[in-house]
Amino acid sequence: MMDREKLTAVIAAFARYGFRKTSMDDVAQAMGISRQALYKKFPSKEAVFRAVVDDLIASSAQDALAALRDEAAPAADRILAAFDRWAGQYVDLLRASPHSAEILDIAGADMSETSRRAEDEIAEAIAGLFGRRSVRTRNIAFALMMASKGMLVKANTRDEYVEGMTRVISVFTE
Amino acid sequence: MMDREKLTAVIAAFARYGFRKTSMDDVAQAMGISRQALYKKFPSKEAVFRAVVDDLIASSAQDALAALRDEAAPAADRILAAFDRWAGQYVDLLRASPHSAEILDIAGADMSETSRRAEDEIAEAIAGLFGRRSVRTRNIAFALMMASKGMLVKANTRDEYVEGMTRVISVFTE
DNA sequence: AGTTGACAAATAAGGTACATTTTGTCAACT
DNA sequence: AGTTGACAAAATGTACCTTATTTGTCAACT
Repeated sequence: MMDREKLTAVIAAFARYGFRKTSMDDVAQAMGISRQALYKKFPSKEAVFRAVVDDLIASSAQDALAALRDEAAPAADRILAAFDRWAGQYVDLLRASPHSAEILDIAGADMSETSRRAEDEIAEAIAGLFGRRSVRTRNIAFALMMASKGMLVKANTRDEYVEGMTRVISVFTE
Repeated sequence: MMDREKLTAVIAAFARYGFRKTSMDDVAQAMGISRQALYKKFPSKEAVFRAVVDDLIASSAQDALAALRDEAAPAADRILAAFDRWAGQYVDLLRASPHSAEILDIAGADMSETSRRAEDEIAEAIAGLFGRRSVRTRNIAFALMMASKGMLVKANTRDEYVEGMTRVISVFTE
């Protein structure tokens, strides 16, 4: 695992130039090491990218799960915070980058495993907030996950994403 | 408005080769007329594409609204049928085409107006199925629309889309 | 409301050659 | 666990030329 600082620096590089135009030298500089040292950690650019996306997904999922566990807050707030950490925080980044399509394409192709597992964990945790595990509570969580995916497509800003998710979540918590 | 037969033929051409590689000659042939006659109907390739997507969205929306009006069926079935006509039927087509990204990009950029209005109409009709117009019924409809968008991203086949939407709709109708 | 044939201008495709960048892997060194 | 410098091979970029295709618009015709 990479530490947060390096992780965001590398992500920023990929977001700035896209995957193809980001050289291993750019990545190495972003991580503050030499190119050759980078090759001692990762066998190829794809591997670096995979690891970075993997780390990012994992840490976002952890943040989301932590938000869901915060028993001081009302359920609606916990769920909203979880979705914001899981997906919302990337809306602005993706919309700002002209390479978002390329990034999502590569990330989506490779990351299905880590991402799917994280999604499942989050869905289970959300289902737990609505009562005992059951087909119904799982379907509610599923509906929320799909609505989040939809908002990710629709929203142009993080604020729009949060606004939309607030509407969706209100249906289940009011 | 184009008749259904020509409409699907033109759509098939665009889906097959993508927008860029589809020539006005291809389109004319798909419509069964000459290239020059096509220029008498539309000033440019963009205009043809816009009109085709426009027609397709409009006719899908009409089908969806018709499904929602079918009072013989239970609410869940009506909603599911509406979403299948609105979006589901295109899942296989889009997944099969290597040009789906290009198509969606151009369609999405130009069609926001027609598409938005159709979405609003469908959302209003769905909200009506859940009771009197209110913030809550509109939010339910909104949640369903967003979940549909999410499923459109997630699903690899029309069946998967229908399966997912069945789960989501069940939450609101059971 | 459509056809055909013709046309200039623009756009795209294909090929070839050369310069530059990037990759992945050395070895020697701190 | 890292550095630097060096290296061949591969991939990319650029510039140019040539040929083909496509566009958008004629006019004359059914």
